[in-house]
Amino acid sequence: MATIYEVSKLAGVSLATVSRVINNTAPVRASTKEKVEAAMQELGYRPNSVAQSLASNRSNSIGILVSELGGPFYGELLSRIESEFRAVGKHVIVAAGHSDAELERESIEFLRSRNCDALILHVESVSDDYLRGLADSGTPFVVINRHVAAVADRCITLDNELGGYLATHHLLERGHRSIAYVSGPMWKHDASERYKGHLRALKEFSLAEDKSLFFEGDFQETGGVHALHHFLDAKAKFTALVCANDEMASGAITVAHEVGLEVPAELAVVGFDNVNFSHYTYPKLTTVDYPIEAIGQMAARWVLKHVYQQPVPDLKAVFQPQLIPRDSA
Amino acid sequence: MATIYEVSKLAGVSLATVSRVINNTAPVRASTKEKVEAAMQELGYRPNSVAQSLASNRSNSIGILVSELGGPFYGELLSRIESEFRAVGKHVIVAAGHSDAELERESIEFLRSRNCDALILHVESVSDDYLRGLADSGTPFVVINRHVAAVADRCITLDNELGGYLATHHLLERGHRSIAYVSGPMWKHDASERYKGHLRALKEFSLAEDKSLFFEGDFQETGGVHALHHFLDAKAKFTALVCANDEMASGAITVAHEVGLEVPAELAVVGFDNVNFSHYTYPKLTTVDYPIEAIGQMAARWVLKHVYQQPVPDLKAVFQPQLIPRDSA
DNA sequence: GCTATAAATGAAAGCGCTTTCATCATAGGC
DNA sequence: GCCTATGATGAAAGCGCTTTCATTTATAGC
Repeated sequence: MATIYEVSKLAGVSLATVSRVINNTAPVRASTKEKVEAAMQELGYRPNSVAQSLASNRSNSIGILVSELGGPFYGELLSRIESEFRAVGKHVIVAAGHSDAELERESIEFLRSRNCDALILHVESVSDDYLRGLADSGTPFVVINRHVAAVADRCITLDNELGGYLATHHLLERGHRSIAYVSGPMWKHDASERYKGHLRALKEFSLAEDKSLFFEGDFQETGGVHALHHFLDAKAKFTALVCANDEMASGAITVAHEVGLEVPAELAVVGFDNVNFSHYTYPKLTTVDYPIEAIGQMAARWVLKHVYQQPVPDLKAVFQPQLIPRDSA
Repeated sequence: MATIYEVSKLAGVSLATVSRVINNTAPVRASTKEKVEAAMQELGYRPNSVAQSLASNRSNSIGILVSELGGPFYGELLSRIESEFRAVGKHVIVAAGHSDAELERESIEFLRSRNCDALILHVESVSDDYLRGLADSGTPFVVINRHVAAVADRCITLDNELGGYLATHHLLERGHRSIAYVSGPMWKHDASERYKGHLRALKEFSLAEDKSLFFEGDFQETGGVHALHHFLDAKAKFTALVCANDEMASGAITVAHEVGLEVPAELAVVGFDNVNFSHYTYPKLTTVDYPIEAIGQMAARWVLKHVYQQPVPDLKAVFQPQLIPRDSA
């Protein structure tokens, strides 16, 4: 691989000048520029990004930490973030935190030791305090899908409460009055927020919380399976089921088929997230759209603006979910 | 951030010695080692990985290029590769090629300019020649899901032909004799291989290829939708449908529901890949398992062995698919 | 045509680390 | 006890680039 030195020699200019034409960081006479570019062309020169990083104290890499690299949700997030950064020549280093505090912390350290210019974090387990400390340490980062008061200016979230409200409200509007709820782990912020929204909708229709119609699942398909079995075993009376994400909704629908409950005639089901397989279920899943790509894009733009000082259009911190009516409710 | 220099000063040793204890690259007296470690501890020292890379000509980063970062298939692949590398302190830079030759080439260049120590490529569009050239250029890389004769030693593939055979064979065994086939784009290696397997199975049952029962889809859900509509419109006679991937199978099942065709009683459907949503369909999809995680792991190990000289257990180049019988066929 | 100013360019000092080479200490072999 | 082989350590030269600072060259104003 040719180095900048060889380019400068071939072009008959100094290193500094070559660097200037590469980075367009200071005016260079047109004729000089051409000479340099010709030399680069001839040598097939490509700047060594590691050396650039060391000298400039900028790695042009952004670390992104999600719970799981697999799964529909994070895939779309990653996809969007990567393309945003790729377009400006920056690259993305990925890591998985697996919803575990220790692993999340370790992953963040890992990414930091990689000299990432910024981090985009989808963390569920580390404490608010930890994040505050991280902010104090000077590492630029933005948090997705979680509101942390101490670092509110770097949080990009969905109004989960509203989403929960929308899901239940949709059912109430269609006449359902006994609505079971399958939550995610309540220690997760989004799970508890969604449930709050559910309660608010009930209240609006003068319905009280019914603990026997609540089940705390795990945000996985099996959560939905267990939940429906649980409700059925307990002989609970309900005509509709709100699931705090699509995976669980899908599990519930599977069980409904197995026990011969017709969806939506005998049991209406609504999910949450609108992941890409949500219309593969039968019947197609009515769900609440989580604008994950828009959020990913916004996170990327936050970084572009605050770390790379690029001008970006309107930054937005809180996104509104939207109900997607399909066939299951 | 403390530098190695400060550590060396605090510990009262030279830079070289500190480097040795960090990298465990030469014997250091136990007492010296302790002093250095104490100093690192005290300063909260973390090596600057960029500087390490520049000096050692090793970035400890592996570039991975897939068609799409979203989607179930690649997510699992990424997930496995990341965890394999993470365990040994290496990191993964991701890029998407979108099945476009130009973009794939550009992504590879992008990754190369990032000084990746190795690349893991899932490329569909660049030519065999290009890959041969890449090999000649000295960049270590391994190719997933594609056999390229010129660089056969760096290809990790699935026996797609066998997979296609298995899918159709399953149907034939269950008595089906009119089997429609929805292929992926035939220019993609895996698509054409799968179809070959289909033909081999037919032949084994003395059945000839029937062009009217062939449809070339796009590996997307809509491909399955269009395919089934196409066959139905053409009044083709068939009792079973093989789809070259699960997305298309899912689309076909959706259409079957819409037109009142009962699956599998009136139309048996088998997919391919066994992506994680394949059991969310109704009825649950019978499909051919693509051991994507195992392949990802193998790719990672190939790199560990050939690039980082780490001892790894048995490397395997060709994986065998397996039929997963569920409810749709 | 000559100075004042701005535009281009070059020299050289790092960025934080690894690694060779040389040096010095230690320990065994006889 | 002396010599050699080996174990520990340090000095210093890079790795390929960016960036300040100084210098040179071009531009304009009069």
